[in-house]
Amino acid sequence: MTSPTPRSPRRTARRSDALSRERIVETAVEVLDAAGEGGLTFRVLTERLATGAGAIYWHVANKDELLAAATEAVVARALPLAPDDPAATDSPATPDGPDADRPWEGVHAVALRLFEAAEAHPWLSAQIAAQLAGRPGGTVGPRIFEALGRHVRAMGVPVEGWFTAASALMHYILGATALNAANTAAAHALDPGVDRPRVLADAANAWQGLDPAAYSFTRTVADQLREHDDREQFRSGLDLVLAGIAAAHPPTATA
Amino acid sequence: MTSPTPRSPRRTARRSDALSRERIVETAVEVLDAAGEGGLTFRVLTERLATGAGAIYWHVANKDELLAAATEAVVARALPLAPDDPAATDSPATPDGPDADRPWEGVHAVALRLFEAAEAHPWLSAQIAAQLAGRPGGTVGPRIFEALGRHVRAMGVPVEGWFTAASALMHYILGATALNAANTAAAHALDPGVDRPRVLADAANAWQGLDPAAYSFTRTVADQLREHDDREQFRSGLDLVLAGIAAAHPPTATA
DNA sequence: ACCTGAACACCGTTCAAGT
DNA sequence: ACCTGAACACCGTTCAAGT
Repeated sequence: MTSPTPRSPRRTARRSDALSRERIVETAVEVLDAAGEGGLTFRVLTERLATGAGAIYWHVANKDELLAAATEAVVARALPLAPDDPAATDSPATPDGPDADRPWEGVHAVALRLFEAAEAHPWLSAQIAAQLAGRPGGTVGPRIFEALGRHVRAMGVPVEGWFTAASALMHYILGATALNAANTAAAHALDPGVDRPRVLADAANAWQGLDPAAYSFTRTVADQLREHDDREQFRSGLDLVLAGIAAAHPPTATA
Repeated sequence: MTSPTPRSPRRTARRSDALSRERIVETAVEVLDAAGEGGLTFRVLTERLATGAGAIYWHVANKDELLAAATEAVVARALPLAPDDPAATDSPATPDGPDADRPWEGVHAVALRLFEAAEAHPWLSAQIAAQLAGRPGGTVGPRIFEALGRHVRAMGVPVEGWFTAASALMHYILGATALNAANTAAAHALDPGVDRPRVLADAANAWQGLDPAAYSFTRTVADQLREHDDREQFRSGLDLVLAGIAAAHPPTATA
C-alpha cells in the first residue's frame, strides 16, 4: 500500500494486485453489497481498482455482463453443485445423512441457502430474476433448478411432475426472497438506523390505517405482519408448497 | 394536432391536452410498455408531452415516484377493489356466482389478472417487487394482499393461517410472473422476430447441452420445458400452493 | 399556479495512444 | 496482450426566469 511495487512479470502466475476478471467481479460484489445496483458505477470501480475505465472493459464487455458475472459468482458460492448420483437420495446440504425419512429437508436446505444469500446480498434476487429472464445461456437458472430438482426427485415425485414441482418451488423461493431481502435492505439504505422490527411496526400501522370497507382482510392480519419472523414465515410458506406437491403425488405402493 | 389551440382556461375543468399528473403517468406507462424501464427518460417524456422537464417535475417529484405511480395505476386497473363484505364468499371476478363449491377459483381469478397484467406490461413485476420493498406507504402491496386474502378467507382457512397463506400465494405469484413475463418480453426486446416457442426451444437445447454429471435432473426435464405452456404451468403451480394450504387446514366439522 | 429550457453533475462506453 | 485517460452522448435533476 505504502510503496507500489514495480511490475515484475515473472514469479507465480497469480499476483494479488493484478487486474483480472475475477478481481473485477469480486470488487463489483463488494460495491453492490455496500451501495446497491445504483451504486455500482465504472467510476467507483476504477477508483477501487486503481485503473482506467478501459482496463475494466478489456476484461468485461459491459455493465450487464458484469452484473451477470457477479450474480453467477454469488449463486455458485451459495449452491455448489456436486456431481449428481440419481440413485442417491441423500442431500449433501444436510450432514445428518439421507433424507429418505424427511424428504423435504433437502429442499429446505437449498431454499435457506438462497434466502441467506439474498439477505447478505440485497441486490441478488432482482439480478437472478433479470438473469433468468434475459440470459438464455446463463448458468444461474439451471443451477438453482438442479439443486431443487434433485430433492424433488428424492421426494418420490413421478417424472411427469418434476418440471411443475421444481418450477413452483423456484417461483415461490424467488418471490419470497425478492420481497424479504429487498425489504430489510431498502429500509436500511434509506436510514441505517431503522431495524427490522421498526419497519414491520410501521408497515403494520399503515395496514391498520387502511379503509375498513375496502381492506378488512388486510387490517385483520396487520398484527400477524407485525409479529412474524421473516425466516420462519419463509419456511412456513415453503412447507405449504411442499405439502401441495406431496398431496398432488401421493406415494404409491412401490415402497 | 395540426393547429395548436390557444389556451382558453374557462370551459370544462378537464382539457385533454392539458398537462396533468394523470396524463404524465399514462404516458409513462405507454413508454414503459414500448421501451422498458431503461427507455423511460424525461427526455422522451418531454417530447411526447411537448413540454419542458421542469413541467413534469412540477407534477411528479422524481423518476422513482413516477415509476411508483405507473405501477399503482396498472395494478389498480388489474385489481379493482370493491367494498368488502367479510360474510360473503363469492368472488366478483367469477361471474358464475359464489365459489363455495370451488373456493380456489377466486384465487385463480386474481392470480390470472396479475399474470395477464404482467404479460401486457413486462416491467410490472420488477416494479411491484421494488414497490413492496421500498415503499412502506404504497398501495400496491395491500391491494394485492387484500384481493388474494379475501379468497383465502373464503376457503375456510382459520384466522391464524391467513397471513401465511396469503403471503405464500403472493410470493409464488410474484415469482412466477416475474420470470414468465420478463422472459417473453426480454426475448422480444432483443429480437422482435423471435416468439415464445423459439425461446423455449433454445432454452431446452441449452439444458440438454449441460454437463450430464452435474445436471442430470435439469437435462431430464428439458423436454418438459420445451413443451410447457406458460399459463397452464402457472395455474398448475398455483394449484400446488392451494393444495398445500388446503392440506394444512383440513375442513373441520363446522359445515 | 404552472411552465420553459438552459445548465449541472454524473453516467456507460469508446478509442487513439501507450507499454 | 493489457492498460491509460480524455472524450462522447446521454441521463436525472435544478432553477432562474417567464406567464
